[in-house]
Amino acid sequence: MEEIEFTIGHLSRETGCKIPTIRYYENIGLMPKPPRSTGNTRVYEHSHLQRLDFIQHCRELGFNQNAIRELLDLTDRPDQSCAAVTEIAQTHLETVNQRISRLTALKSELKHMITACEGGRIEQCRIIERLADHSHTTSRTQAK
Amino acid sequence: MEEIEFTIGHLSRETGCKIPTIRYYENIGLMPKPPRSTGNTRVYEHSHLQRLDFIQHCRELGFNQNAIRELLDLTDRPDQSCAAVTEIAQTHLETVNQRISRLTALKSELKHMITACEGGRIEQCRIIERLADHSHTTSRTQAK
DNA sequence: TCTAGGGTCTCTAGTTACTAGAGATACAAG
DNA sequence: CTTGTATCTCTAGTAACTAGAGACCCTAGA
Repeated sequence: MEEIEFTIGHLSRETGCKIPTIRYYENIGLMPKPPRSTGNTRVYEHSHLQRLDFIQHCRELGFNQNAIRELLDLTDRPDQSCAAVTEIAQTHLETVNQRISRLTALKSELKHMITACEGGRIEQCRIIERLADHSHTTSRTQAK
Repeated sequence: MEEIEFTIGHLSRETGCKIPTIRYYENIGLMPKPPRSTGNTRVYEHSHLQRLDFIQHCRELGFNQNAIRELLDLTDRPDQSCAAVTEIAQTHLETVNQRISRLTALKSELKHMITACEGGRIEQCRIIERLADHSHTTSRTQAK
């Protein structure tokens, strides 16, 4: 049913990640150096696909390479201490929470605009005023 | 109580955005060219601070300059047609929803790790396996 | 067996989005 | 008038890709 080994082109098509980018991730150590075929081509398997997918999602979500490296390390090194894991995970959890609340505010504002527009009302858009303020970062999210 | 006009240094401290970056945003048109003082320094006011804050949040959330430009245009041009606004807002709303669901999955996984660690259990971390899979995205990912 | 096509390889250089530094100017305090 | 701080413009460097050149490998068809 499934191929258990595949080429870089296949990996690229599956993930939507461009081939040079995959090789770039390998160079900077985000992706492991995969085994090579007799013809020297990279040979990947399912775990590579999962890892690349994870990296891509993280990039889209605005995490930089260091952050991604830390997140990957959480899985790569089960031998590291629980204290270290907790601390790193806690830090990232806070970042993630902040991003969720900002995105939620942005979402409600976009929905508001769509609704207002569909209702045919010409309304001044207040997206910046509502979302840019520092006070929105932690808790407050005003919808509507 | 509040200064109504301030310098680029003040703006930088308020937002945490570096001075050269502010000037860079001005060059590429994300920030407007502010009026100048007699000594040729840039003079900002509250709306600039809000706009810069918004831009920064968007960058952190992984939006690129074009996306930010579109979001800003939603507020800058109240004269544009409702259809255009709806379409742009709708597109970004879908992106935002996708990001929220990914971040939510990441969040629950981080929380799980923290809890497991605090409980002292040595547990294999499955963050990638649980989050990287295609099935976690609501609709199919659009690679850019 | 030759060869055309496609996919891969490495390496280099370009793009986007900043970021840091050099050198000059403005201005308030001592 | 000098010292210090902040600003100015301009250029060059960094991070994270991305595209292109030229060579190698491998399968299929003549």
